[in-house]
Amino acid sequence: MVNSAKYDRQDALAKATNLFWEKGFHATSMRNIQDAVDMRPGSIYACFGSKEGLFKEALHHYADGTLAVIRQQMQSHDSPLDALKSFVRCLITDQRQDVPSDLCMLVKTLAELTEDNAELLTEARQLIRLVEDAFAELLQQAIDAGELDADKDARRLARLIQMQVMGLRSYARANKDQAQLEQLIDDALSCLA
Amino acid sequence: MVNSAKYDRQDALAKATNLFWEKGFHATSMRNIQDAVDMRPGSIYACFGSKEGLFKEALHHYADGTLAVIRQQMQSHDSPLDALKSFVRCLITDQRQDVPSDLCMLVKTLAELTEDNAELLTEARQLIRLVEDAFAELLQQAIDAGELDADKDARRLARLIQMQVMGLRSYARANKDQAQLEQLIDDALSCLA
DNA sequence: GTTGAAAATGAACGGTCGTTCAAGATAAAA
DNA sequence: TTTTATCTTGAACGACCGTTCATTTTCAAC
Repeated sequence: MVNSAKYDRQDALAKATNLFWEKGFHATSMRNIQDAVDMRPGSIYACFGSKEGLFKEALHHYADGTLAVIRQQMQSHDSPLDALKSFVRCLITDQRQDVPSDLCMLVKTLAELTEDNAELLTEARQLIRLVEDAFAELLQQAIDAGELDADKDARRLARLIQMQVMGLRSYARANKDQAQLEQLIDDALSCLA
Repeated sequence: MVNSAKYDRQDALAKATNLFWEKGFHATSMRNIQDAVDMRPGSIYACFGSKEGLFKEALHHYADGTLAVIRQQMQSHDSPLDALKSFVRCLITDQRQDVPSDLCMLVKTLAELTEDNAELLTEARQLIRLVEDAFAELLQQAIDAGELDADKDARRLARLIQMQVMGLRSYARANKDQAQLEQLIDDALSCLA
């Protein structure tokens, strides 16, 4: 090896992800990213190829983080159902001041982009599907453990939870009343027996 | 009056609204709008002031349309509950090919914009609140008519419905399976006794 | 100390952005 | 027919967009 990169690729990706997560794809300029990651255009393009390429990696980085949080909740709760509920609550209510946006970056992406960026749309859809899979796995564990009625359908319930999480986070962006949000979470989670 | 405008302001606003609804605020350029409404920049700026001003009017135009659909459902159903359910179903499943986007334009706006456009954000939040008010009114009618238990809270239920509608439409953008969507709507509406 | 391949730089490119405004077109009033 | 206030036009503005690439810097290998 003659020479190696001076920047930390993962660190740069993390910073770019937060910027995209906050401002969205179109409102984030490559110059914003240059400033945030302290790299010059040539290095960024050598490393990530294009704005779309960087955004695609950012989507994956974000999804990895989300799945990691789910796994972490699974480890710190004996009950799969408690893990799921804790995850949902932690998305909406917990210390959410240092987070770039109230919303899921994947849902933001689905909302913002059109078929003009078909590849990114497809990517976001696939990653959302992975999160739903994680929900389904957790719910199946709950059924197997007898925490949910055996006649419940884990996949169907996972879709319901996924939908409600999307709704809750969108709603939280419109209405900041914490008490009403807590109540809303309770109402939403009441579908879990 | 010495001279009067040659263009149809309402028609131009409707066309601009559809464009913004489809592509969002940032991805819609003033040149896109010039083409869509067949007006030159000078006329557009004389008429609407700025891109932000035009978008603000578009948000109102969109919300007016949504509220009109709700009223229309109220008139064509004797049961307030049926009217509400029909409205929700008509948002997600019905002949949605001529519509600019699966998503509510107000929710898209909340998702896309940041505090950089604080005024537009505030506007979208207020208009969403109006829709929630319409839901609450409908639900109160249902309670008064005995269609819902008298101990139900119309406002609380309205927040739940609003949240679920946001969730359903977001989910519909990620997963196009119609059968699963129908099932999801049933599950969501099951909170209405 | 010299070499040379890889990495980093940043000026610059063509294009598009939102917006302005002087000049031309229009039509009711005189 | 002339006047005149208003509406319409579209070239042009400065700023910023995503991206490129010739140049300079770096540093392991010899």
